Amino acid sequence: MTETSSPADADGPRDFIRDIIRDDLASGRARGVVTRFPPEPNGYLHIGHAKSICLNFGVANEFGGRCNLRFDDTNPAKEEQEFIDAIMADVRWLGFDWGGNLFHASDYFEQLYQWAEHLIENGLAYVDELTADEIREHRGTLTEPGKASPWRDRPSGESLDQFRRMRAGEFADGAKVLRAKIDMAHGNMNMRDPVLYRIVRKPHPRTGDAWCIYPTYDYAHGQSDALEHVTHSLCTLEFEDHRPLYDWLIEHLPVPSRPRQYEFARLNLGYTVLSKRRLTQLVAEGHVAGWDDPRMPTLTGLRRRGIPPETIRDFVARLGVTKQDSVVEFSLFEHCVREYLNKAAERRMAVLRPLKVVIENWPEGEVDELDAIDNPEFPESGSHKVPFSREIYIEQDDFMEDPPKKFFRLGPGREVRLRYAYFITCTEVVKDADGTVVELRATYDPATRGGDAPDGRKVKGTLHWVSAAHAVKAEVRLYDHLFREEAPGAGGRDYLEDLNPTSLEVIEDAWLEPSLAGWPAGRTLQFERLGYFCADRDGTADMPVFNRTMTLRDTWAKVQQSG
RNA sequence: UGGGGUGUGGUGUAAUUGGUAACACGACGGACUCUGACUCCGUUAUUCUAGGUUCAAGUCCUAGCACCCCAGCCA
Repeated sequence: MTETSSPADADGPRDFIRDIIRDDLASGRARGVVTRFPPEPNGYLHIGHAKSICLNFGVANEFGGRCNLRFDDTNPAKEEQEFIDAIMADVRWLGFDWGGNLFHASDYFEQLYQWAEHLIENGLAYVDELTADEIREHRGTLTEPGKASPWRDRPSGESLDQFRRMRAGEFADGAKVLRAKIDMAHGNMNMRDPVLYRIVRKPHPRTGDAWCIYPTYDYAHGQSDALEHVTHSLCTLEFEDHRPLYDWLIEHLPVPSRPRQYEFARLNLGYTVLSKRRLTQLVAEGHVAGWDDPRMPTLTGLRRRGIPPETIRDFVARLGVTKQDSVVEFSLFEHCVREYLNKAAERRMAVLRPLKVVIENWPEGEVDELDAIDNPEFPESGSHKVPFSREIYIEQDDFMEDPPKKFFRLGPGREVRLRYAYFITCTEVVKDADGTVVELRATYDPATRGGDAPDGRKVKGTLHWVSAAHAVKAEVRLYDHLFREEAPGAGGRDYLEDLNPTSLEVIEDAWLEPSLAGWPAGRTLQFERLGYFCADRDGTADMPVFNRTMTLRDTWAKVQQSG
């Protein structure tokens, strides 16, 4: 955790959570701030989790407290070491450090067990021998009260004995559970004698086969918070009606501290899904290449896509923290990415759909080395050389044989600038038998070297290009939204029906300017006029692979669409 | 009359706690431009509804309405 200046006020973020903390500190209800980020290791972290991570770690930093990373590993049926490792890597990548404060709910299994016995001894919990179905039937409905289990009032000594035998492994999975004894007629379903322990014979990633009974989330979470002296336990809205149970347990157990739970709205993002169930399904059924598929909203996917962690933090900061259900427009995320990358990303040139142009008045075999600025946002920061020769590639989109009035690019007889190079004029259009344009002939103006005409002549268009003889061939993967609907699955549809069939387009023969050979993975750059890209780990020395992180804003595309 | 939440522009948030709706994104229009990018300048709201209190209501009161969550031995 990084040391921060003064206890948050003034410039820091403001929201209802921070207001509460400020009040708690001022009133002395809390002497410091301890939060926790409590992932269940049954999947990968996604951008929704980033909101929680930034909130929990952010708040702790701002108020000079600490934030624990705690794995909520209470269900070995679903949890795996792979996820534990990935989650830690992702939190670090996002830019947060839990220092030595790494915990697991499983660290507390023994204490939790002892406290369960305490509840039994005090007549506040009992071992129920109803089946899962019977328990459901007894629970009642939203509008009707539940019925007591026949085991509800059995002597605590009997429950204690049963519970110990559950631990000892005498019963089959699901045969019995430990339930809190609260109120079967409660309006809040969570208070109708919730299950505290169940029998699950599955090896646990951390405790192995030491246990065959495992605490439920409801039982483990608050007590873990208390053991860690968490002051503010921040979670999402769906846990709001678990709070009475959270408080009930804290009240009836000899816990060392009294944490409080506060709920905020989870993040929903347009054109994507952020539920673990769905993300897991996308991976399991092969709709994407894996958890780190660049189309996934997972942190590992975003990283592979070339999204810098700074942009995720910035994005989350702009969201605010409230209790309102909302769906954030994807464009806000795009804006954050572009704003950051515009400043941070170096520029290079690459041609995705090549159209050859032969500069007829350029001497055969001659090469010019031109200076290209690394990043025009900071012209002083450096430049690199780009070779120019007689045959170059430009983008097919940058030529039209019969251009409309608003088209600024190349056309028969038109003059344009080749970025950082020369003005060229198209003199001839070469077509194949089908009439498709296969090559252009052009002349260049030697006086325009570097891209300016000494006579003050202006051109409306500037094109990116690459020298055919020097270009490096590459595969480029163009990613688009994974879903074509802003709200996948809206209106009762299966969300899978909204999968975007063109979310990935692979270009196998793109041409890159030579300085891109060996470009390191993990350093996002801009292909001029096309967008931001990053090298993918699938690339080889012979065939680099680049992922499109994000396009540039494209007002020309809009002009075209609107006719 | 099951319980718990939430309603401010297309979107996400703000409003010194009753003082005349602010910021950002988007959209639209324009300027600039060696990236149709960036940047810059405009335009974009009768605060869910209906009553009420008040000199003054997004903020207070009353009654409605809409939407979200909950009936896992998931978290």
